[in-house]
Amino acid sequence: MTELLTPTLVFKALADDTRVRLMLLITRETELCVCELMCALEESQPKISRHLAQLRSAGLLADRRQGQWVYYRLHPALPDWVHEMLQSTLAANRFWLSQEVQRLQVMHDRPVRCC
Amino acid sequence: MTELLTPTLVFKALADDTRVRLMLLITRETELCVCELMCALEESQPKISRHLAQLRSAGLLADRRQGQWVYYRLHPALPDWVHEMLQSTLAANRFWLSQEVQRLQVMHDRPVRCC
DNA sequence: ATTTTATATATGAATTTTCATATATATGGC
DNA sequence: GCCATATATATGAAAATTCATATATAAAAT
Repeated sequence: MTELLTPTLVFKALADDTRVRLMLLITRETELCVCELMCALEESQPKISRHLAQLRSAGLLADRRQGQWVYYRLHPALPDWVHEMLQSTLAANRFWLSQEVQRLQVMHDRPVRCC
Repeated sequence: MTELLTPTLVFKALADDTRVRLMLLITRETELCVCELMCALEESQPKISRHLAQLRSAGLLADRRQGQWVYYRLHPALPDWVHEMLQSTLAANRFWLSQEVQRLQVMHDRPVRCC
């Protein structure tokens, strides 16, 4: 699943406002569930779910279910250059993502991770 | 023209096989004219020209005419994070771009830059 | 006139979004 | 335990939008 990750596929996966924001938020927060991402981005559940599915099937994200929640994180086998790209994009665009970060921070009843 | 360069716009600009290859080749070679890029990518003139126009109007490339040729280079005001992204993508994907580099190297009658 | 590059238009293809529904897990009452 | 219901997430199908390509033509330079 890993070295199907050509530059074109990676950039296509990130070529959408919703998907970049999802990726950068997850890069920042390590792991987030669907409902947290819905809240942070203020987007509908199917929309978030579809974009997450795209990122997962592109090999950029991995997911795990814990009880009723499904958590997404960067795929552990993500090539270094992609990981560095996300980190430096995030670092250079903190303000651009600040609304989403803010909404996440004030979100009520965030699910509690145990493992 | 510079800080219209949001992550989304940058990734959209790169979300096409032709456009990533153009950008990475130009990153590698500093400056190339349309006919060199046509030869390296083995694509039609209108196709190359259209994609270059897109990259230029997104603010990623700058052009200059010298005689009959138009040379494209990375836009001088390109943000650091974009420049670093291109460099590290290039470094990690040399093989992926090797055919284009090869075709450029064996190209006959490449235009001679004077300035 | 020839060479190089740009652009307009038409068309087909891919992508995104929405709505409705399905699945999976959890919870409360019996 | 079993059943009903609630919550979280995923997905099928249709509509809307965006994008890429080809052909033809124009413009600029020599």
